[in-house]
Amino acid sequence: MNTLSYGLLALLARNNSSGYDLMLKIQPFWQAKHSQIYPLLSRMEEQHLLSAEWIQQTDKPDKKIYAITPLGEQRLKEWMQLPAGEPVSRDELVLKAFCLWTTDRENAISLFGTRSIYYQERIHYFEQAIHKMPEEVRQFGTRDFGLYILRQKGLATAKANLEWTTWVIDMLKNSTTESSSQPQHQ
Amino acid sequence: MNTLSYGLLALLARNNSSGYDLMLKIQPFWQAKHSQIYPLLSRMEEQHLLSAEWIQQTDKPDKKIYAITPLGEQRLKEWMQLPAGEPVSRDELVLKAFCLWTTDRENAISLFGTRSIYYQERIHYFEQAIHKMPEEVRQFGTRDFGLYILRQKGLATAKANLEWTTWVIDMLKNSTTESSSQPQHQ
DNA sequence: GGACCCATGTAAAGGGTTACATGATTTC
DNA sequence: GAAATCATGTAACCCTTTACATGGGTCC
Repeated sequence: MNTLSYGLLALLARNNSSGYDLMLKIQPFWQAKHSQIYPLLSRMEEQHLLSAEWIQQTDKPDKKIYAITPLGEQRLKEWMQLPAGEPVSRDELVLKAFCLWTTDRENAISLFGTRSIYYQERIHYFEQAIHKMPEEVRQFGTRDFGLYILRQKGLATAKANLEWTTWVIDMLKNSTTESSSQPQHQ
Repeated sequence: MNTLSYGLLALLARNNSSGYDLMLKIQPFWQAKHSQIYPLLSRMEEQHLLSAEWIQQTDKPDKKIYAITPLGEQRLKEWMQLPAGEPVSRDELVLKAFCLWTTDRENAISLFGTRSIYYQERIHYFEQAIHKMPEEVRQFGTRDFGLYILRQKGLATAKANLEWTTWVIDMLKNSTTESSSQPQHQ
């Protein structure tokens, strides 16, 4: 049982879903391809953590709907008592920054400009997603409270990072003149 | 040539280092174990991207100091022209949040409390690291400008996330009373 | 005496991505 | 006519972690 398995269990504890659905739901928070999710779900079914049912569809391909079993719920509860591991982040731009001094200003601006657009899109996505949630989920105990705080986390992180890219681009643009600047946090 | 290889090249373009040093330097920005770094460096040496020299030491074990070759510098420049891939983050706490409603308030507070300490430690680390840097590095073109902006990124992200954990814990503590709250960003 | 730091490496196992494979319906 | 969406799966490869392996010096 790896971490992704528990994530799938956690999503299935909220709603029965197909593998395809799970892939889409988990995307904004944990990158995983369908080729990783489908075999995992099969194995979890074999281990009786999940039950499955094929649903016939006429206009779309048939789909396999998974549901969490009592055993699955038990394992999930045990996992929830364990402290969470430290977050891992891998960002190519971070490694490129290590040798930013070897490249020209134009290229540097282009690298951070592209990333800036990425953060703007993420902000837009999370703002929309939060906007569509009903008021009730803002209270602990509701089924979607977790999703609500995760979207707030995604939004806050994207905003902080967008501010950072803006600050960097500003420094890069002013790098020939004698101006100096400090990051404008808060 | 994978992304980590370029990261090692980028660090070596700044300073000749041993594998052990590289492991420590890259840690705060890209998690990689020595068992991954040592074989990578060997392969890069075979491909003539790096040159190496053994340094005898009396009180400590001998070490192998790597330096980037002209071919390595060329590859690094080519890579710098390519746009950076999207960042990937994997955080177990995020998956636990999906099923926060299945656990009790105490356990939820403990999960976010532990994470809160993690962010506080990161803030402290980055603040110290930035404090120790000379003023000159705050200008594009200096060799350590990249490291400076990365530390500012790490600091900004950790601060935003600490604020988020504080906000969540506050909501969790007030979850039995009728109070409601909104995230206090900015 | 035990734990930690320095320093390098290999081997095995597990996690994750890319590519292969199929096929109907809808949208531009 | 091409691309995207829905929907599932397998195989090969690469990336990453964990464990094995060694050994002196320092700190408590």
